[in-house]
Order: sequence, then structure tokens, then C-alpha cells
Amino acid sequence: MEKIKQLIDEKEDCSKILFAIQDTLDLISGKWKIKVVSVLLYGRKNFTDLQRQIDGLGAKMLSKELQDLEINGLITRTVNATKPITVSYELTAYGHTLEPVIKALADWGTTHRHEITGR
Amino acid sequence: MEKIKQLIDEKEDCSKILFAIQDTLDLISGKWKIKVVSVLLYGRKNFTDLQRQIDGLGAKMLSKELQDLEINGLITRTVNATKPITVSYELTAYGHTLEPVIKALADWGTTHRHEITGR
DNA sequence: CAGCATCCCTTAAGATACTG
DNA sequence: CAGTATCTTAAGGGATGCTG
Repeated sequence: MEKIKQLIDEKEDCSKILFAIQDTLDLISGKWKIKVVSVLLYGRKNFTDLQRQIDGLGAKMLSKELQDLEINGLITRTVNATKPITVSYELTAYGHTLEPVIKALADWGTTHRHEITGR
Repeated sequence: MEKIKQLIDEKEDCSKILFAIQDTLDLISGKWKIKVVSVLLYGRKNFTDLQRQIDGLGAKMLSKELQDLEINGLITRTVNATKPITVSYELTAYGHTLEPVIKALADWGTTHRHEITGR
């Protein structure tokens, strides 16, 4: 009886973390979103800058990912009145809250790179 | 000239973090891996337990994800000599190093859930 | 420059059925 | 129980070309 309750607790506790993770992943899913946000942590960038800094990222995908991020309130889009128009993107305060997540991902990769490649 | 150098530095600095992130994502990509690892943070589990705790996860996918995780050294697989055989999985020390990453993802989801659903 | 439209294709992943 | 084998599909994503 006590054991059953324990199992239920464990299951519920586990569910909570799984749902939370899912919520996070929903916003940063897609092949490029995390990287776009990562680059934007360094400050405002325009479309071309972003595409140049992220290797393999095509214009169509970048465009799509930026739209998703804007819809979710993570970035702002600004059209600049330059001769050929440029558009710059910037993280919102909300977007900046992703920094710990990105840092965790980057730190892990940095720390364990040798274990990955050494396999 | 100074500005160019600055741009190069920025680009290289940025590349580093992007590569690190990619390395991490390579190991935990796939729809279920992070969740499987998350559940295993709570301790050793067998196949059925895992499947029951992760909603929507089918046997085929679970099997595949577990294999990937084992190949990458994140978990260990143990066959138990029970009447119908059971197999239990456990995080390795290496696998446990993912805890900060998972915590970051879960924390963010927990903190910002209302902003997501409130949209 | 910053995109959109279109076409195309791979592949992740689900459903189902079967086995030791 | 813990998978494997096979089939099938949706969709994520890439390449190209065009436009204001």
C-alpha cells in the first residue's frame, strides 16, 4: 500500500519534469532555433549575419525559424531603412531567459567533446 | 582593419559555442532521448517502466533510443534472470553528467509555462 | 537584402504483427 | 517481457528561382 503510493508519487514527480521539458522543447524545436538564439545572445544581428554565422543554414529555413521565434515572443524583428532594406533581429527579455539553457548545452558539449569524438 | 579583426573574433567565438551545442545535440537528438535520460535520473528502470512513464512512447522507438544511448555510453543495459526475462537500464556516470542540461530544460519549462500556454 | 513560392526528397517515427 | 521486422506516412528540411 505504501509502496503503491510511492510509485504514484514517483510517476507524478517524473511527469512534471517531462512536461516541463516538453514545453521547453516545443519552443526551441527545429534544427536551427537554438543556434539562432545562441548567436543572438551576442547581440542584434541582421538576416545575412545570422545566415553567415550558422553553417549550413539556408535562407528559407532561417526565415521560418525567425518567424517561429518571433511568434513565440523570443525575438523582435526590425526593418531598417537602409538603401537595400536590411532586417535586424534581437532577443527579447524573454528570449534572454534561454541563456541558462543554451549555456548548459554548450558547457556540456565543451566538457565532453573528447568523449564523443574519441569514441 | 581593427573592425575586421573584431568581426573575425566574434565569428570564431560564436562558432565555438555553436559547435559545442551541436555536439551535445548529436547525443540527445531524437524525440525521446532526453526524456528517457530524465526518467533514468530517478534511478534504474526496466523497459516496461520506461515505456509506461513516458507518454506516447512505443516499444520500437524506446528500443531504438535505448540502443543509441547505450552506444554513446550514457546508459548501461542489464538482462535480469527473472522468469520472463526483464531488462533494466541505468545511467552511467557519464550519463549523469547530463543532469545540468536536463535541469536547465526543465527549469525553463517550469518557469515559463504560463507564458507559453498564455499565448 | 530579405524573403516567398515551388518542387523535391530523405528520414524520423508510428502502426502492426511476430518471436524467444 | 523485451524486443525485432516490415510497412507506411507525414513532414522537416534542402535547392532553386523570383521579387520588392
